Amino acid sequence: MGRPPCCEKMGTKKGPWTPEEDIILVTYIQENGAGNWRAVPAKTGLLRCSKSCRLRWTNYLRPGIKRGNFTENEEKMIIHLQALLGNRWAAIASYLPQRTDNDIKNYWNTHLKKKLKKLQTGLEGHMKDGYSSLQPISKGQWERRLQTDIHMAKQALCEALSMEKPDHHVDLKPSVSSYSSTRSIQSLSTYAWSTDNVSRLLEGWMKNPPKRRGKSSETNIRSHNITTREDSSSSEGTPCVANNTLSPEALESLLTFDSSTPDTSQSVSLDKTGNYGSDAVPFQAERKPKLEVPAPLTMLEKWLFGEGVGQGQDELIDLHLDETDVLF
DNA sequence: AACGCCTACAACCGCACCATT
DNA sequence: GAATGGTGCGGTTGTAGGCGT
Repeated sequence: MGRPPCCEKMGTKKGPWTPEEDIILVTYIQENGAGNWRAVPAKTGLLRCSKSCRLRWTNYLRPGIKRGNFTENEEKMIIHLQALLGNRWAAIASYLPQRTDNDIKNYWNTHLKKKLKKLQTGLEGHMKDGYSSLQPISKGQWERRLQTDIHMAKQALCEALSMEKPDHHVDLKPSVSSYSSTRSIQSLSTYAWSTDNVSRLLEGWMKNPPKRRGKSSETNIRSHNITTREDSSSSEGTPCVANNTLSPEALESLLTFDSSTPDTSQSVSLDKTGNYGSDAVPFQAERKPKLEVPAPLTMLEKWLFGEGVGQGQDELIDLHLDETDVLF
């Protein structure tokens, strides 16, 4: 049941968007609202396919998006969320209001990957003095590492949210802490970009025609649509710990991870596809329904903030934090 | 100044899912 | 239930701009 590519029509323009095209698109959306993208090229006269229009809007033109200049907290969150969720950029983006998945993905690929690789190399070199880094990491070690990373993710999220909350009441609404209870309102508030925003945007263009890499703003629509796919085929798509340092042994360890670990009060299990079990991590059941209320987020929220971390982990956490601090 | 290489990121592509008919 | 349209998502590519020689 294949479907033809949306851009099969001859005459559709590709490549960078011009300011004029942007204005046309924004003006149209201002008048008609976002959605029904197929109608956009026809109604606006843009020589762009519907998909291109949608992407341009969601990744670039939407108001309220922060671009570039990732803060340390954001970096930490991305690193930890990536470790937890894999390359589910949309899911990660949902925890970073104002950031688009594309932005995060790019940042990961261009900055963080390298940074972590460097760190990893550095650590390996360091470890060679003592324990050999080539020595396979035992199952127990990985289990502890996973616990540690989970805790760190919680910490990073707490930090980030507590830092940003006071200043960004509106923008942060999609954040986990307030997500579930007020979702319907949030959904409207984020999607419903205001006339003011668009006017500002247009003003910006008039005064300052954006360069190709110009900064504009948009909000993170996808914060409200957590529809991650667990079938991401890339190797990096599997949840991994400590940034792609997952060895086959470690993977196996994760896959067989259960509550047998004596020092864990909460069981974290992974199914055979590398997904966390439903009792611990929320993204297991997310494939199916594209829920109005993104249960996974709420569950993750609970999980991140609520259920206690096993006792006796503090020393592990400290240990790991030291390790991670090299990064920042 | 000219050239080539590298980096960052906007945009594209293809696939998957969901809703509607 | 099948076909189709619309949209979301992640991976990849193209290219502008920066930098070194």
